[in-house]
Amino acid sequence: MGVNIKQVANRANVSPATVSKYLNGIKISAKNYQSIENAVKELNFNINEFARGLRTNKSKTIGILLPELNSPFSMPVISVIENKLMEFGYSTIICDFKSNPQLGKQKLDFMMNKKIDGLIVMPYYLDIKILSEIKIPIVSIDAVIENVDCDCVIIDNAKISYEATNYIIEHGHKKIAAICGPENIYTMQERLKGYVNACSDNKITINPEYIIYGNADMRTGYEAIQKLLDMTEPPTAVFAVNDDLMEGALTALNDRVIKIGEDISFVGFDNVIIANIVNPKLSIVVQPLQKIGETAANLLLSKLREKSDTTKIIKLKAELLRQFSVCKI
Amino acid sequence: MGVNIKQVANRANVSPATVSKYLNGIKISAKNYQSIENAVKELNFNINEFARGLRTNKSKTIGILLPELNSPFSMPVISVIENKLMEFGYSTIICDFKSNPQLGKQKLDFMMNKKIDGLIVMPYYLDIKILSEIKIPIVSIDAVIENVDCDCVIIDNAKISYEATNYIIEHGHKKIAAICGPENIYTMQERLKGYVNACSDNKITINPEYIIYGNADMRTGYEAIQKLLDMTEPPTAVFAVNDDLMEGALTALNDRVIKIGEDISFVGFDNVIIANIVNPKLSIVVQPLQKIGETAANLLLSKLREKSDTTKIIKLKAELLRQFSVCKI
DNA sequence: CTGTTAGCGCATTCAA
DNA sequence: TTGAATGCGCTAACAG
Repeated sequence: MGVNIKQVANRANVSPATVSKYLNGIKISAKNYQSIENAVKELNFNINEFARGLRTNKSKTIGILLPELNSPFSMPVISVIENKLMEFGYSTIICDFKSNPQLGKQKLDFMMNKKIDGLIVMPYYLDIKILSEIKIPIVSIDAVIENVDCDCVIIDNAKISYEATNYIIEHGHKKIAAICGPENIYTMQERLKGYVNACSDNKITINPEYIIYGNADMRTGYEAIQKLLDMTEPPTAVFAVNDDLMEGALTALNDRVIKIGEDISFVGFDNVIIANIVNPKLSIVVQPLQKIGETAANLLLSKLREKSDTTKIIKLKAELLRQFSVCKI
Repeated sequence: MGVNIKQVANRANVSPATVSKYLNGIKISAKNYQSIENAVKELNFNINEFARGLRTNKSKTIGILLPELNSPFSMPVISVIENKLMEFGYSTIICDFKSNPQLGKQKLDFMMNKKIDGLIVMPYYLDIKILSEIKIPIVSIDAVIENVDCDCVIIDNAKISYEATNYIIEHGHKKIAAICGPENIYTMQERLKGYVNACSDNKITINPEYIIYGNADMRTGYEAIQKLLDMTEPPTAVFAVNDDLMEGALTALNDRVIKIGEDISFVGFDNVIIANIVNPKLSIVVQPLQKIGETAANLLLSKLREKSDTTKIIKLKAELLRQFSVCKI
């Protein structure tokens, strides 16, 4: 096979042990350092990760576990994480589990068997127990995990939803629907909380039928619009709290030829591209996706290097992009 | 550490070698098979991939190398590949190189150092030479690679573009623009070819200014529309030949308050969600993304298992979704 | 079909 | 600071 440590050692006139020290940043004499460095270059030596892993039981790979890879939220976040981690020599195994808890466990087992050194997880639809049994650093994205010792990167969901709802209310709306997705998911709960608080702070009584639960997918968004528009007293404004829900809702509105910004007001989430393609341009909540990925990667890297005992929860700010989909009433 | 092969062997009253055979699907007696199976379960044995890799120099991981992870084309394809490969015990390292050839080489080196057993690649913006030097099975997605021995999964770009262009022509258009992206990219060339052939078959002389080149990104799509609309004789129909170009073009049309299907006709590519959100719903070319991923995974798997010498190029059919963005003129 | 044996390349003792 | 020796867990070659 390739060049090994022994050949480097021979060439540099030192022992393999010294080369190993060189490779691991352990102090050696300047003279040896130089000759090893030369030998490594001349022989084009690359460390054998298998052998190293066998010895150290570390893989220099990170697992990324997601309910769904194919989502406008996941993509940019993962992309940033992957690039950041690679800078530090880590590779990533990315797994999605199709929002299926069983598959989730399976994929996690798979990763653990590959001896991942750390895990970045979006913990939805997942049996949290399996996370608490893991003995490697975990960083959670988009949600705080109760009873599991891990760092988290979240956005200020309640606050930004409050702001978005308030923005709708300022335009005179009182009948405001929220398309919420799953009832038991942290992010959704927080976003709902913001909506509810904004209403109550403005003395608006919420018609409970205006709050639509379901999966966090397009279909739920689509059906939500159907249901809402078929009510005897339909809402005048709709807040869709994630990208899939928004896309489903927009499709339904299009199918029923409802003019956004005239017939109905709309605030969505995440997908800036769509917000700018639709006429009129949509007001949406924009999450700092790059920053979420960056932060997650950094948290994990620092846990991997210095083993601090502190648990960090980092809350990033989202923004409300105010465009033209909310009209005065 | 964990349980090893020796402990399993002890428990099952056989030698480690026999356990190894069991693990590798080499024939052993039914009796031993049973007792090993039991021992494996009872001890909860998991194979140590490092040790195996050190011996075999195989990693059971596949590299996926892409110009850009964050794209509506890549994600569904990758998602399918990842799931399929995992079924067969392979994990995947996914790398994007931000359409930067140098970074591409770096990432490929990284993967090779991780001893990937096979590579799936979207070979754009990549120095093809580095692929020809690789000694593992390669499957190319979306493009045929000259001078490199690898299987390919492509769609019938020229044909579907011909069909799309023809569809526009049938509506009476003669001034048809094509927003094409990079001139030196296989897929784009094929799509352009389809457009050109459809025009010439219908005796339409193409104004060369109607063919817009650039990067395969939103910006190019955006600026293309600006340029086209500012011409003294602007086109009456536009064909945007990939998702990013389409998104950019749609944004520009929206910014300039051009009504699709009335002021201008439009055919796009790939993004069904957007096609159905926009009013009127767009006619677009739809690629079989799931199938592309599945095919790529299967091709690689079969190369990995039986080492056939045949090189396969599999051409899948795309579809033209006919909706309402092309009007009679 | 089964078992014995050797060694893949590295990190880590411990003695010098 | 350095080096000789050891073994991580597995597979492959070969002898039985």
